[in-house]
Amino acid sequence: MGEIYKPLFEHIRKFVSLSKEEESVLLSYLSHKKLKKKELLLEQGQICPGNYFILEGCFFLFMTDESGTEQVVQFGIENWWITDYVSMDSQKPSKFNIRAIEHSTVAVLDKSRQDDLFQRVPQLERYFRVILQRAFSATLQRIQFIFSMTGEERYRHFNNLFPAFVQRVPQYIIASYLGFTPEFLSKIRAKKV
Amino acid sequence: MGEIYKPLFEHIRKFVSLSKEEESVLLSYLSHKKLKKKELLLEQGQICPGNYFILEGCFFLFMTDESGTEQVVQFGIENWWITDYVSMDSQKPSKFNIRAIEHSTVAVLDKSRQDDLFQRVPQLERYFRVILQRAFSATLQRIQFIFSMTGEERYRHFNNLFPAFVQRVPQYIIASYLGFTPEFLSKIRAKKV
DNA sequence: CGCGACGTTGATTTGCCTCAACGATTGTGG
DNA sequence: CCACAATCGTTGAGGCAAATCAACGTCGCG
Repeated sequence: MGEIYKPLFEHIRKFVSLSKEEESVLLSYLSHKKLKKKELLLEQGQICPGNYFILEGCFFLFMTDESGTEQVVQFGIENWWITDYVSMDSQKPSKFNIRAIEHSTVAVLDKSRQDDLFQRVPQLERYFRVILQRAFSATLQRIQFIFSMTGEERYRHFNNLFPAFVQRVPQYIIASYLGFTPEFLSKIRAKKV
Repeated sequence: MGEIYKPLFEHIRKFVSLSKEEESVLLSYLSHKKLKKKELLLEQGQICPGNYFILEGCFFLFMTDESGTEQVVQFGIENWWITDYVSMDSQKPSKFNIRAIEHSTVAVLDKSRQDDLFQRVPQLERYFRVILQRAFSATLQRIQFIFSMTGEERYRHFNNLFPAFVQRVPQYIIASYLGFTPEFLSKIRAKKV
């Protein structure tokens, strides 16, 4: 029972420790969802219903602008949380989409029951605080890279940080995440050898 | 007593409610610091000692690269927290500087006593989780703007969001925050009328 | 097999940078 | 309180990184 959530419990254990009892409370708040390749976990216009923890597979969060181009804002792989917090907090329709890149599985923590859960297992409040603190500073670092490196430097750097991800994912997603065009990425790669 | 921290208590009240007792516990963990115009709140190489809440004035967080140019990564005005979480979490020397733009005052929450405080006033854990969640999503939005707008559009947008800030702050800081040169900002403004 | 999604390559264009010289404003010491 | 320096902003010429557009290769899948 609950075997499927094991990666999540292990992840939590890295930051806080829960008693057996607390773990089973948490378990009772979780559900999960399987997605096929290219399926949407969240669609623009929907209110983001909760927090997603990636148990298997990978995702990207993107926005579609007026001209129809997709701008990738974030991505996630196993053991990452991915959520549109703007929509979840405000309970307003999301401006983003979240799409599965591969066949994937997520654990779902429903927004509506989250506060309730945090009261019963206060350690989780801390867990999320720490996670968010890291996510926030990583995102600031990313901005710093965007402004201080050329496109090519960003690609090399990203490739060093997440070699596995670069293998798994179509190039146009990487290019958009790094803030340039697929054509440009192709030209960078051509130089490599 | 503690009058000076009033803006902080009011800010906290918007997110969680503390008892009189909890408020006075919090108070006993706070100190404050006054800075003159252009003085550094945090200097590159230092380990960031804690969380700063801006009671009065404004700041910017920046990095200096090899070539000596300053890249502004974040800014903050009254009622914002500003901290290098990377350094604070890891307890390693910071890569950033935080400088006062005007004469300013901050409340200081020491990292070393923070966990202790959170145990005595668990609501604060929640407060910071919520604050960080907002900061994180604001930063993601910022990335989305960086990639989907031209420099000029970003400036117009920023000017709408924070008109007061644009008035108060030297243009070269705005330019750097928005990711272009002061010269370019100057040319945008020349067109305006 | 053939179609659609993805990647490549080249020619042209453009947004913004760099560098340099010149105002304007602020602040500081004599 | 003025003079002069430092800081900040403006303007223009030339250059480059990356976008755009278009045409063509290639691979996986129905």
